[in-house]
Amino acid sequence: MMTNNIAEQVKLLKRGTVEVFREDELAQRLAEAAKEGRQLRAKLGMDPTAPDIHLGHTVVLRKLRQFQDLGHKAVLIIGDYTARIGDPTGQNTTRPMLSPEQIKQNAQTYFEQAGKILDMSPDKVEVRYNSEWLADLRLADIIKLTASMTVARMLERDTFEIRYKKGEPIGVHEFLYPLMQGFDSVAIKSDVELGGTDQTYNNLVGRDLQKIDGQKPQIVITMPILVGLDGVLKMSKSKGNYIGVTDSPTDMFGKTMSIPDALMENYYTLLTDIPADEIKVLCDAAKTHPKEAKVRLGKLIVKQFYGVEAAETAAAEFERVFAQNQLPDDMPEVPVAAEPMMVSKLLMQCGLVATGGEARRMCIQGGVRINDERIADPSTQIAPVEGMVVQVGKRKFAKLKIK
RNA sequence: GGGUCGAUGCCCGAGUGGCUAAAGGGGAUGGACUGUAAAUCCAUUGGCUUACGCCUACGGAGGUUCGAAUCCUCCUCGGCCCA
Repeated sequence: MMTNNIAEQVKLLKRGTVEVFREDELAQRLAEAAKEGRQLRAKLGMDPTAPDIHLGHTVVLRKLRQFQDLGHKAVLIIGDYTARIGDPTGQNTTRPMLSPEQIKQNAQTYFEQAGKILDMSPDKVEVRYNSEWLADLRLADIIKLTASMTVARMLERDTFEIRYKKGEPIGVHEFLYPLMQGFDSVAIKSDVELGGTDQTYNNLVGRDLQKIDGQKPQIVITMPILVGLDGVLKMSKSKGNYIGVTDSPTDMFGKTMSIPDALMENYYTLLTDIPADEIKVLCDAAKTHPKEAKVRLGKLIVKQFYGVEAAETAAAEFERVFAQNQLPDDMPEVPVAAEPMMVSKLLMQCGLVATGGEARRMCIQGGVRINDERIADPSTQIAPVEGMVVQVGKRKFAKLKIK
C-alpha cells in the first residue's frame, strides 16, 4: 500500500521533469520521510538581482508546490552572497554588489510573486540568506571547498566549456559559484534541489559536497527551460520575450496568443495540469484548430493568476480588439492640453512613441490612427478633444483627457 | 614580464584618410496577408528640427591633417603565444 502510494508520488513528481538524479533515491527518500513522519527539505535558489518572476520561473515553482502539497517544505535560498559573483550561466560575470536594503527589497518582491504559486504558510516554507553561512567562511574553509573539485571537472560545465573554447574570459572567481551554491545544500541539509536544466551542474555539485560532508546526497530534479515568446531563446526578462506573473490578464492572454504554434505543446505541459494525452489532441492541428487550442491555453494561464472570470474577460476582450478590430475596454488615459499640436508631439505626450523620429516614421508607414482615422502626414495638426483615441500600431492605445 | 592581435550602432560583423550616420546579417518595429501562429513581401531602425538642415557617434584622452572609425602617442579592457 505504502509502496503503491510512493510510486504514485514519484510519478507525479516526475511529470514534466527532464531528469531526476536519481529516481530510485527519490522513491526511497519519500518512503523514508513518510515512515519517520518528517518533511523533506526541497531547496530552490533565488537570485536577488532579478526579482521579477515570469512564467519560466513558475515551471520550477509549480514543481516545488507539488512537494509542498505532498507535505514537504520548500526551502528558499536568497543568494545574496552568491550574487557577488553572478551565475556564470548568464553571460555577465561580475555584477555590481547590491546593498542589503536592495536585496531585502528584491527578496520581498520575489516572495510576493512566488506566493502566487507557492504555499507560503509558515510550516511549508523556510527562507534563508546564504550570506548566513558563506560570509564567515575562512580561507582555509574555501581551500577545502575548492580542493573538492578539479579544473577539468569545472570545465565540463557547458557554459565554461563554450566560453573557454570561444576564447572568452573566465574569471577564476566564477569557479567558486557552483561550489558556493553546492555548499548551500550542505548548510541547509537539503533532501531535494530543484532547478532548470541550466542549473544541473551547480546542483550536482551540491550532491558531491554533501557526500563529502557525510550527508545523504540531495536528489536533483531538473526542469526544462521554458522557451520565450519568440520561440527560440529561453524566456527571460532581459530578452523581453516573457510573460510576467504580474502582467495584466489582458497582456498575459495576448502574449500567449502570440506564441508560435509549435510552442503550445511545451507550454501546456509545463504550465498547466492538462493530462498528456489530452494535450496531444489539443496540439494536433488536424484535431483542434490551433487558435482554439491557444485560446484555451491563454485562459488556463490567466486563470492561475487571476481566476476564471478574469480569464474569460481577457479572452473576450482579445477577440473584440484583435479579431473584430474594436477598441479595448480600458485604455490608459493621458492628460493633454487643449492646444492644437503636431501629431508627432501628441504621440510623444501619450507615451506611444519614444522619439519624434519614431512618431514621424509611424505616420509615414501608416501605423497611426486618431479616432480610427489614419494620419499619414506627420506634420498634421491635431486639436485634442476629450475622449479622443490615439492609436499606434495594433496594440498601443491612449485616450485623451483634457487638462 | 615579453611578443602579438583585437575593442564599430540593440547584437553579430564589414570598413585601413574624404563617396560613412557608417556595407551585410540578425533582432525589433510599422504595413500587406492572417488565427497578434508560421511562411512570404514592402518599409523603418542615433537624436533634434512641420526634413531645408543641424548635432552626437566607431573603447577613453590627446595629436597629425583642409578632412580621421581609418594615421600617431598615451591609457583602459580583453584574446592568443612565450616565460
